[in-house]
Amino acid sequence: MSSEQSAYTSSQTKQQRVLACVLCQQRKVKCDRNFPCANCTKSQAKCVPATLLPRRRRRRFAERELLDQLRNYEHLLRQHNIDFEPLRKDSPSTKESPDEPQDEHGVAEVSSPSSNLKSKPIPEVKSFWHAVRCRFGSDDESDDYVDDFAQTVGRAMDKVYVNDGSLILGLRQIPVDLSPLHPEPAQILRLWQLFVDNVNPLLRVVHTPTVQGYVIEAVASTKSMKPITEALMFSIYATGIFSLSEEDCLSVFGTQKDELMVKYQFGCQQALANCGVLRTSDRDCLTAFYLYLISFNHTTDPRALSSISAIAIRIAQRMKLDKDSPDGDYSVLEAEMRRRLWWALVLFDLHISQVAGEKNKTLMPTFTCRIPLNVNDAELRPEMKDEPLAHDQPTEAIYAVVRSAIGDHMRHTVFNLAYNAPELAPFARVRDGPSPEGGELMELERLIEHKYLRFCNPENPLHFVATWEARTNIAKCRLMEDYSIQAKSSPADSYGRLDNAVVHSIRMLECDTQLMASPLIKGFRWMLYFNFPFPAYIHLVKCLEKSPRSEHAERAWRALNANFLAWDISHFHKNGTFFTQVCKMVLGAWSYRETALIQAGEMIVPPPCVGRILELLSISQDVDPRDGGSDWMTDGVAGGGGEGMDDLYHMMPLGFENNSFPLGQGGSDLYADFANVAPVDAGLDSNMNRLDWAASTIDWGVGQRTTW
DNA sequence: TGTATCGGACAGTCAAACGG
DNA sequence: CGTTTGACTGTCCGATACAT
Repeated sequence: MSSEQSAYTSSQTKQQRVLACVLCQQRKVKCDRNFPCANCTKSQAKCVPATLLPRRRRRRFAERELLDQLRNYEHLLRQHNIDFEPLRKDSPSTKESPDEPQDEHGVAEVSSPSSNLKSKPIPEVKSFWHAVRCRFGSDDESDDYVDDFAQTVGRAMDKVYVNDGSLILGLRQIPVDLSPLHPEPAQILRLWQLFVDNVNPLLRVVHTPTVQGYVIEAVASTKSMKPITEALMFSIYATGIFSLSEEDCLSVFGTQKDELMVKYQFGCQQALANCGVLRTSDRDCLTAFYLYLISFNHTTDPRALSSISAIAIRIAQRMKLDKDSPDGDYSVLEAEMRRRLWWALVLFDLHISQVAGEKNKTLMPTFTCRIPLNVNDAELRPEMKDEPLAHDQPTEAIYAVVRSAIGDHMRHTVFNLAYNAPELAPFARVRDGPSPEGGELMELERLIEHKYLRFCNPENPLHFVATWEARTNIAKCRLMEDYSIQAKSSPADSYGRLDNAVVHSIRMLECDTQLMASPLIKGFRWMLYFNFPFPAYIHLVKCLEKSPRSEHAERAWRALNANFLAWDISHFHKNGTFFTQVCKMVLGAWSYRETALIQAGEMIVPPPCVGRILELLSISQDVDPRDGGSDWMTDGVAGGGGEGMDDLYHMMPLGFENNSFPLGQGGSDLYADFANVAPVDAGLDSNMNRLDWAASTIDWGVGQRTTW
């Protein structure tokens, strides 16, 4: 075509295609492609050369939808014994789905089921309203009668049920004006910067370029803020403060951290109630709820937090965050942020349920949301039509991507399902051939190291934390896997595996020490405090008690010592119970070694951590009234091989004094200041926080209760 | 009569599907 | 891995509407 040919400066160089100017395109008239062109010159308009639009992804499988429909009708005809000429003569009724596995159009495909699972896929019923439309005649998208009705029902629910928030966010009659709770404009910017520096690099649930706009609005005025924006802002304030140490908070804001936390958490809670978080379909609203929960992590009983986290997961499922939506349902930016939020929620839920000692039913092979893309926020723009290419090199999202990749692998492993959902074992990703030494996680380790970590710069704080936390987590997984294998084998078989678990525990501590001892991670400590390597401590202490002079004892003690000192566990002194128990565990193991060394006539040189523990314990005895006096050494846990500890839910690193706050009933005087209500007697909760290990037992035999 | 608007035919491009 | 298919983008003719 001549006009098309003229659109190129040369027929040989297609790259240099010259498009008609914007005005001519708009007017649908021939453009001479001089700039300014004749048309623009004539009409004295500004001649703007047009640019080529990025090509949209082609819609896939359109004909397959028709085939599916045809098969469905053929199936109905067969069911009713009606003669017909089938689409394919060679496809008898026994083989109705020759194209298995089916794609997302009409047939639910469970993500990566095992190859040995040959059950027939079940057609997905998208929703009741969709089913109604299918049944009563029209699959036509333009049949909006049913859709209208569905929306009407939704709107009616909005009007009828006005008090949804009171379920967990406290009873109240009127929305509270929250503008007095916002910080000063300068502090808003400071909190935003803290969030951007310390929180978002790890969570990546906030698209910085977009939310920056909200922040600027908030700086201008906090009076007429939309409820969802307000909730998001308060969640940003709360997590920003949460990421600071108490000393830094005091020096930067001139106020105690606890005081600011309670203030912004209360603001966030009220704002969430204002925007009806329990019935929301808004991603920003759920993001605010997630950040709100994050801000409670250190101070709330994990069992309570686990229940609330389940609510967030349910909201996310209602919003279909767990499904990777087909192209076109959401913009590229929105789809990516939905993926990031889903994975953040899943990993938070996993963490909380592990700490609470519960089985986790979220990190399962049954959801289809893929992991976030390894891209920078600036590469995700609202107007984008095509997904940006994921980088090989680390980006701003590296930490979130690596964690999600580990989670994605984990959810398909046999040992994860054995721990959490044995009934889903057929969906494990079983590889062919015998399992090599290292089990299901060798592949994961190779993938993570090769695909993500090898490009990380150890001097970049985000890369550093992504690298060493990934390695710590993989070591933890391998320890868990080892326990899972051990649980299935006889005691005689499992004895030889003891060394594997020791190796994984030592590796876990060594990687964790790399993290905790580094000055690079200062801004990210808040996140790392979530992950005290307690399983490794328990395993090593137990092994060191049984074999105080074994082959690995020296290395284990070096690892324990370095990790204990790196954590500077006295930091948690005010949450004394946990701290005391960890100290007593280590001390107990040392006493076994001391005795063994004396019997062997060897010289005794206690590791520095033992001296530090004795020093800390002597200080703590007068200070911490909550220490129930349970003795690791004398209560039968250390010495009594067979006894077990059923309740490992108390293995959290920090105290939980404020555990009812997320439910809208503050346990603090500070809450009363803001809410103008009488505080609940905090004393009621104090017993909940006791780490009464004396009454606990640990089942070392099979380990099925030791979920971490 | 001149000018602007816009439906729609047509051509080119290229990702997905196909087939050997 | 080359070929085919067809969804998508870009071009601009010509019918029509509207202003002068």
